[in-house]
Amino acid sequence: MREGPDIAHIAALIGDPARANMLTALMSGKALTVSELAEEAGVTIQTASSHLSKLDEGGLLRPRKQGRHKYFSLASDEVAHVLEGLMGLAAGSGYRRKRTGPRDAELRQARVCYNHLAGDMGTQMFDSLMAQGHLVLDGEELKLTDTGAAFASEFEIDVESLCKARAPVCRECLDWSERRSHLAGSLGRALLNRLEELAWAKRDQKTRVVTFSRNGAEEFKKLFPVK
Amino acid sequence: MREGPDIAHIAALIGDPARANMLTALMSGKALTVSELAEEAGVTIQTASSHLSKLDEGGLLRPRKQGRHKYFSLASDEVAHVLEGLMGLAAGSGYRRKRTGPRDAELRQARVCYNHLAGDMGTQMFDSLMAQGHLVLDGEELKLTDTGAAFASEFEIDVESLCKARAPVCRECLDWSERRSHLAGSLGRALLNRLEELAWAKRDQKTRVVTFSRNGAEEFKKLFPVK
DNA sequence: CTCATAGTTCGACCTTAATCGAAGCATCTG
DNA sequence: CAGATGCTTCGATTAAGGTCGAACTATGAG
Repeated sequence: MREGPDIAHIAALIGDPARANMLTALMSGKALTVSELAEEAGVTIQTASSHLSKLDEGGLLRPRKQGRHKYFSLASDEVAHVLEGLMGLAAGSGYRRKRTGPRDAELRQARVCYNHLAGDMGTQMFDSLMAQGHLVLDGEELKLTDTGAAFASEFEIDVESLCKARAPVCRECLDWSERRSHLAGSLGRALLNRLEELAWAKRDQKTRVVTFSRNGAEEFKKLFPVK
Repeated sequence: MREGPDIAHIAALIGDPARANMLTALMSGKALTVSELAEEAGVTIQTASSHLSKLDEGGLLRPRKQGRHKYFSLASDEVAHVLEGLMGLAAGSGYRRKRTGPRDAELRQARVCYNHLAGDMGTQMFDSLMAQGHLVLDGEELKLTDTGAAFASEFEIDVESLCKARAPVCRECLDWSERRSHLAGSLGRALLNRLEELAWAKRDQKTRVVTFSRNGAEEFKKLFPVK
């Protein structure tokens, strides 16, 4: 009726199965080509191309041309956040794309949410940071405390440059499997990167599953203890 | 493309313009009837009915029957949260709502609904009881907790005999003006009676208006604080 | 009781858009 | 340059589902 940039349009974009599959695939944080996304969605390249231009037009994607390839990634953390929220609703109402398999348990344990850690390990890390007073919730905003900044520096994260950048350092993201918050924002991303650098964890780009090495899991537990 | 919840189904539900308008209307927090939502979406009642049953099936709504009316509200905060996120993505969606309910300010403030307290004060009392954990929603049923029973006893209400009687102790009743729940059932009735006994409030039988004394309003505020 | 109102169900119509074959660009390789 | 690869555009087909009229059920009012 009364028009404007409506939520119906955006939701309809996400609401097509092929497009939803593409978006879900992009939740891994990796940029994917048209052909890869077509494969992921189970449609031909022509169809995928059409879908992707619509998603792009809707502002959900960020396209990058490189030679004869065209790479797509999610446009922003906000997009990932909304998708994660939708997953929560879908999980709650019991609609799944497929029966729960072994993958599902792995995904619940630890997975990539766009560019940061999610799943049980993700919420565990978040809770630990909160409990140790490294993060505080100031109204709606999540803030890094001084001790938190020191902690991150100790973990060899360049906190200063994160703070200088325009992107928010700390952001809450709702976990669809845990139904609780985990840490997003540039710090969340930096932490996951650091976990990989240290070879504590490894991410599978295709499935979004994050697997911890035995040593990595132990170190993680020490660094982010849960009461 | 194989794991995880089916976001496409949920997003498609939100993605229809008519349904999106209904959901947007429900973001006010008020419960609305089928006809009102039909009007809001600009479709006939038949169409609205069909849409609403789909939304309900998808777990996005919480329906409540009251007489020959059927009221719908959003199923949870999570649903509202996702809708808000979508609005953010849609960027700059301005919409307007129209008001419903009695015009009389006094009736809005506090009135009798059959035998219990309704209006702003009524929903306030209900919200407070819920927030303090005196009432819990168990599925469709509203239950009095142990602390709630103690609270009522403290307020000199004979909880035991209420429980022995056949009539339900706690019942949700949808508020006309607020379009949110307030407390009905024998406990709701007992609470209003007690308010009168203490001379905190007085009811005008003809107009159904309930007027609080200055002292009564203060005591009420203390007993049923709103965060 | 009858009448009115709120909502649901059914069936037919019809718009929308997803899909893919085929052809057309664009870019890289040899 | 030609040939291969990645992607886009066009057009026709087709399936999905939104829409409303009409008939039906349920509740309330007089």
